[in-house]
Amino acid sequence: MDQEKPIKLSDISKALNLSVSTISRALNDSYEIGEETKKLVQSYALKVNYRPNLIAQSLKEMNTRYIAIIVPEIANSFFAEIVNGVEYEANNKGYHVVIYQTHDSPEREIDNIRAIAHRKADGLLMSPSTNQIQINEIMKHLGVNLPVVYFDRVPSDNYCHKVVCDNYQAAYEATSWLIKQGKRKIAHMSGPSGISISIERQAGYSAALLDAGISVDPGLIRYSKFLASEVMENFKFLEENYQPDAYFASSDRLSLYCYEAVQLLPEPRASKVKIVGFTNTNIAHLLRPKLNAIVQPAFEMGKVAAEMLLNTIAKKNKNIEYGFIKLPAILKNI
Amino acid sequence: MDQEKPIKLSDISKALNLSVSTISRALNDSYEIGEETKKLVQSYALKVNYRPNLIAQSLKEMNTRYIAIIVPEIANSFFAEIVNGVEYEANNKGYHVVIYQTHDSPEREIDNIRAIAHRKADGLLMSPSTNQIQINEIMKHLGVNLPVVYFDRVPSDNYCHKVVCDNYQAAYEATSWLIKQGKRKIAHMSGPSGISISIERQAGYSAALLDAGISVDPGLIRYSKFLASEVMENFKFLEENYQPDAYFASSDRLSLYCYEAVQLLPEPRASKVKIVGFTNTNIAHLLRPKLNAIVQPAFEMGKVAAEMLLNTIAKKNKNIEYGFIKLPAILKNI
DNA sequence: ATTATTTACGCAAACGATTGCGTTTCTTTT
DNA sequence: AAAAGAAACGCAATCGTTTGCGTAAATAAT
Repeated sequence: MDQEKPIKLSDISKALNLSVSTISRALNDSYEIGEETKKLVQSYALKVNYRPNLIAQSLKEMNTRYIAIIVPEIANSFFAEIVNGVEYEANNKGYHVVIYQTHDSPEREIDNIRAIAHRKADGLLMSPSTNQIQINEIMKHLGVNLPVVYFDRVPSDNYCHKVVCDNYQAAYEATSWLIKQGKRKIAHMSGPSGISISIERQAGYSAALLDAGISVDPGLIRYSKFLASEVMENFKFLEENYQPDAYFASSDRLSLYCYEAVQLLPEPRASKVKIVGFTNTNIAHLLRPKLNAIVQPAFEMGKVAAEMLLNTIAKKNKNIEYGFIKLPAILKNI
Repeated sequence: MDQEKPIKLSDISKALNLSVSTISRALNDSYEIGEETKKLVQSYALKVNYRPNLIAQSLKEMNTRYIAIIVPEIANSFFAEIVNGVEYEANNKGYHVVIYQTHDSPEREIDNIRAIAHRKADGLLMSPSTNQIQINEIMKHLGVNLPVVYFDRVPSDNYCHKVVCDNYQAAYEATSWLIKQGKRKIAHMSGPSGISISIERQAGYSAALLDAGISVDPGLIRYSKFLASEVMENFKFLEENYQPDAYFASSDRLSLYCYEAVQLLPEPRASKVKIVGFTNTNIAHLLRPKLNAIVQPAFEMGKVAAEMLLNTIAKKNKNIEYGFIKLPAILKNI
């Protein structure tokens, strides 16, 4: 049906006995071209199904209409939903999304950033793994000079674009709920110390305790990477030394590991221990006992972050005013 | 630290008083360039951190070193693992992976294919949604002229590259296991009729029944799209008309919907009804009661499919011998 | 010593699109 | 009627690389 080789401007040029520049301008609806000529060219282009070569356009305009996003794992519903939000917004504006995974390796993160810059994506969305304070420096050092929007885990300084959910509020609510259930010895399974989400969620947790007249026991707060093994170790430690009557887990994976650990406890303790976590897992509702969890507005976060990025790309370094958007998260499954 | 504008060949050319072509050849280690010149150029390029402009290379060589993959949803562990396998293989060979989602919409599938061709990806991996018999025709009609490898759901003809798991065998084993548990009235929740996975899995199901001396009742076989609503309807129908003592669900999502439906049954029936499905969900082990399921070698499938695709890309239309790879799947959680 | 061959490099044309500027023709102004 | 302006189009450079071909100098062959 269609031609073997894609049609280019010069093909149309020859067929219509017009110069290549006229064809180009006619298709771009330039004022320099007469109306009849435009009609002629445009209808012919339509007839032969002309599509501009995007690579050539990229070379000329020095952009790719690709935006990149770096996530730990797409097999994580939270990040998958973020990606969906990004995709939704980007596709609406003619951009495509390239997903990069770090699998929680900082080396891969660096490699990805480097590759993204090399491939000349027009912008980058990321949730930096560690060293968040230095991430901006790292980017500079890598010679990365693209618009960046951070989401979820974000740097602490204000010279960058950020999209997060209200971690403090969510953690406060979750902890308060546990307290309302009569729990007082509430352990906190936190992510790595030093990253934004850990800090904010811990602050919400502590505030809820204090507001309820419960003192914060630092021994009940345990940090771990997003690894089952580390969570299990911390869990074991807490069970042996504290026997908490509830757990508040600070992220999607931590919640599931923690949930699993609780299920493995002997009865009657297993059913006594309450647990609240974060999760966007789409089959969370199938779990028995229920996993009470904070659900983040992941799709919305991705959408908003993409909007922010595309706006920044559009104004091309002019008017660099950094944005910071915080979305509410809700406690579900209760 | 690094320069504002990226270094290009002409910059090196000026700095070293050599022609651009010499620089290019020296960096590409051409035999036409003297050893000392090569050393000079290469060390200088290293010093100024030269990186070739990939867009320019793309334009010249008419390739992008991007491969595309179309999946229904990345928020589905099965597809996420496939993507991981693809990514692993592709990155090892200098390719990047662009993921496109259809969200089960055939229109989006077409749009994606068109966009991928337009963006000039070097190859495409896909699991066509419907109309598999015509998918090759559709691709031709769209003027798509890229190497394609199909996985999971595949066209029936042999003039294409295909990677699947042994659906027949897996379904046979799953059904046999149910029979071994004493079940005889086994319903089959199938995907849409007409697509390869439905056909093969149903064949395995039927064969297992017949081999056990159980006749196949067509009324026990229900087809549905991958929608909770359709599965629920079929489930209701079966419960009202047949009261099966077991369910065999034919895909990841169907399994979870079916599992959910069974859990909603009143006792004691809920605990009587056995269910076997397909799933690659990473938290399947948290479900109580257990979800007995076939786990597909998704990562491996993706890896193999990517290998196949990259090989095809490498030999550029020469030697088109189509491959068909079938990997074993295993029954887990029993 | 003359011719043939190799070595090592430069020139310029691609790849496909965009765009500043020049040129022609036609219309308008004074 | 002469000058000025506008309208409609073409030429050629450009984006950054790659590569066929030409050419000078150096080496080898006769």
